[in-house]
Amino acid sequence: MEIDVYNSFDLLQYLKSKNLLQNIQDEFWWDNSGTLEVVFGAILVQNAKWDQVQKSISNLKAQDLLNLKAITNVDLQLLESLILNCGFYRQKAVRLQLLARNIINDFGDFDNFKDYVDRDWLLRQKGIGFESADSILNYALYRDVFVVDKYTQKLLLKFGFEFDDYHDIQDWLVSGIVGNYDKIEKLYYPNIPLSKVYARFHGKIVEYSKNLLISPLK
DNA sequence: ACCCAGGTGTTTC
DNA sequence: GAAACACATGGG
Repeated sequence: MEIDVYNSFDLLQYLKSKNLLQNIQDEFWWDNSGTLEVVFGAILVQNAKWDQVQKSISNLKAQDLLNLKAITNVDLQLLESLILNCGFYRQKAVRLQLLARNIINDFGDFDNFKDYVDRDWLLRQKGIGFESADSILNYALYRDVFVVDKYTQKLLLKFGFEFDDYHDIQDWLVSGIVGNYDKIEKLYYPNIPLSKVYARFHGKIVEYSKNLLISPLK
């Protein structure tokens, strides 16, 4: 590695120097951030590639299924066929429908869901673990939550760090950001919301790791 | 033909 | 508890 990394702020500066995210459309990095698409995408992308998710999302859009009620009512076989290319399509189809139904039952609509859902509610849903829950919280709801994924674990291993679990990594990432928030405001621009720093930082980690071709975790 | 991808849930020691 | 396994398609 070209630099020493002692905390997550060092890592952010290093990734910043790489000029990543130049051709990314969404300012928060995840396509159509702040919308229901992120919620569905968080399930579809599990162990799949993003270009496949984009195809499935566009399939759903073409059938006018990018809303909670439509997903709940659609024929399961049809839903499966529209997301087939993402893999694990049977369980993902069931989980999408279940999630949509639970959002309607517990929150009424997506706007209310955005305002009132919490992490524990998300983690109770079938098919939503730590990363999907945090992705939804950050990229769909703009909450101050740092997403941790396998790329992050791999990258930190490369820098010689070892962590016990997901939340250890998350705490490390967050503490380096919060402790240097004033510098980060200068690095990016004034008054950048914390949620966006987290979002872009996570995006940089993914985009950088994709290009590195780091060998997978066993 | 093999390996991996913006994980999660269940089973088994 | 952690390790191992199942889920599955598509692109390199």
